[in-house]
Amino acid sequence: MDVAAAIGPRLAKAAVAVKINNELRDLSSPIGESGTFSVLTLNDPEGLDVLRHSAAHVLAQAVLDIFPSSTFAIGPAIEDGFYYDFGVESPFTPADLERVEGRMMEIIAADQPFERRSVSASEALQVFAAHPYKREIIENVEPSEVANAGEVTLYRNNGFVDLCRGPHMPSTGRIPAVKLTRTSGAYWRGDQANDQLQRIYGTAWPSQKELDDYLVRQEEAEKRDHRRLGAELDLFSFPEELGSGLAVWHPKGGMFRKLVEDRSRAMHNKYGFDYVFSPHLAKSDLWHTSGHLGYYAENMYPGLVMDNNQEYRVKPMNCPFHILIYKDSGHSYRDLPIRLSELGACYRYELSGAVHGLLRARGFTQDDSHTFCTPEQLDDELKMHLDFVLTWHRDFGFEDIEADLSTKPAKAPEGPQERWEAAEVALEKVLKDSGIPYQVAEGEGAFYGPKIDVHARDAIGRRWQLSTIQIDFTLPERFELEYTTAENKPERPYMIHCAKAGSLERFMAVLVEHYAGALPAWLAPVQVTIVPVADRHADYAREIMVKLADAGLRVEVDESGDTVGDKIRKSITQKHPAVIVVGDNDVEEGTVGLRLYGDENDSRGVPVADAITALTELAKEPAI
RNA sequence: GCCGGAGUAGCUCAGUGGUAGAGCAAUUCACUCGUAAUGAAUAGGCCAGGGGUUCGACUCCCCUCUCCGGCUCCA
Repeated sequence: MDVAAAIGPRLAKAAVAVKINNELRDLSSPIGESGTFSVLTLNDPEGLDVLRHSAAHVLAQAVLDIFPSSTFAIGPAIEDGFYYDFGVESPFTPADLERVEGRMMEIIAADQPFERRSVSASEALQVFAAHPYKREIIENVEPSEVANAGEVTLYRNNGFVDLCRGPHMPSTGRIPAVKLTRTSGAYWRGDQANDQLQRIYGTAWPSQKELDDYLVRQEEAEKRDHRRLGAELDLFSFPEELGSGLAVWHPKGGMFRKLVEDRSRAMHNKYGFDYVFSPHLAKSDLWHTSGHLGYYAENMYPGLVMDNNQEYRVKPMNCPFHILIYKDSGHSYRDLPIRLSELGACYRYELSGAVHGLLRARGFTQDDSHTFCTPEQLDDELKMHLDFVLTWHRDFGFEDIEADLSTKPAKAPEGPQERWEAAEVALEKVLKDSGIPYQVAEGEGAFYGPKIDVHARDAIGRRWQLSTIQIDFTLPERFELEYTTAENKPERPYMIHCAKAGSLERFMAVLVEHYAGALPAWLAPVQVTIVPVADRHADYAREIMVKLADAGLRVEVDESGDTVGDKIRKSITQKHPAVIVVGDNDVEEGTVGLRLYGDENDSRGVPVADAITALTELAKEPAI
């Protein structure tokens, strides 16, 4: 008996695939004797993947129909959609995309059934004689990946055959809503050394409405793009004259940045860090000792050759400088932990195609710290670091926080084995104790040590990697860092790298996107706009401004000749948290009109003292 | 770096082998106004930069820079 028969026609209509003994299978699969099964619909994430993967097949089918000489590679479901990679003579144009989408619609309308067939690898190689990428996949199939060793599965619909593990929806007509979104180049198997293929991306949803909603969400995301808001709110810009990935901060953005920096310093102080400062460049010898010129050179700016042929490099990281501060004197175990922090400007030569606003810039500022401690202090130090990081994000309004624990990589880890183990145990313990959700990324650690990466979800559900807490076995070794134990023996300290925001610029970009530009009042460059109704109210407006400024608020008076409505509009489009309007009545009564961002209702005749109380409350910074 | 797309006024964009337009912003004048755009006038451009083709290039071709979407990268 197959699943469709078992569940009856009504359920079968909504079903797209089935899980038999916890394995994803086609709806037409036989259940078997002892089979337990559950039906997947488009409401299940896995069911949605089946839809998207099926849509990817239809995409490949359409492309091969229109471009018979093209070869096809792989086409998986991804977040929100799917893609398929093709080998074609010339890249797809937007017009091609329309044609392909049109052909897909015809295939969907034809409601072609997907038929599954299991064949021997040698037969499959013949089927895909003209498709080298498919052949390569067949030749590399691990016996453990298929039910019957030596066999692979094919899916056929109306003459189009694809190599695929499945499952698929019963037929092409079951795809409710699909749209092709963009094209791009992509390397075969993701390797730059391989052929470059042409990728087509698409999105598919259980209904047209959900597709439309998705497109609206994309537009929303575009509207909160920090590059756009940064220009609209006059926070920063990227003058072409500076070069790619290099920003300047305008006065409004400068105030925002100062507020973030001030908080960073205050928080580091609270958590027991000392402030240090280091230069932007150093002799290349330093970077040889640190190993950066060995492992990281391609991300560093080229050398500057100075007097006596001495070469200097701009710093991509702050670590070696902090190490030299540690090394400047001998240390007793009594001195430890030593915690050095710096808002350090770093420069990394990111690939030109990778630069992306402030999220991936070539010049940026790390809220960096390096902690040197004894093995006995490791647990407490990690606990403190994680607490700092979590508090930092929560204060800025990120509630949804999770972490990855990256453990020892398989290839070439450096440092003593027992310290790796101890460190991983300690990192996992602090994660457990913190109560935040975390995943273990096995083998994802750097060669120099394990780490915790902390991610926050923003207001529209995107996940940003922000903080990192990394243990480093390599640098203390390379710089021969030591302290003297109670037994008067030299011992190597543990070293903990930690960035809380990550890069300040990137963090601020994420804040801008999270809040869609309407920053919380304590971070807003201008907190209150005062609007005099007519020129004769300007003196009173200035009086109010002085009072608000004395109360610690950041205030502007709009004395332009514009109408009240226009001034209000400008304040709102600049996303200022509050507007105060003052007219004849207010001058007489000693009151103001108050309107808060996001609230169309205004309060009139508010006594000045009450307005100040309300606004200072609104603008209150989270306690440190 | 690679694949594709793009660069016209501060911003958003139109335009075309015969040397450039709109809206917003700016400036000036008038208006003095009570919660999302008062009106008029003015000014503003080496059409990203550099080479070529052409009688003539913003337009066609090549190179460079910058941006956008991906890939890649993120010791």
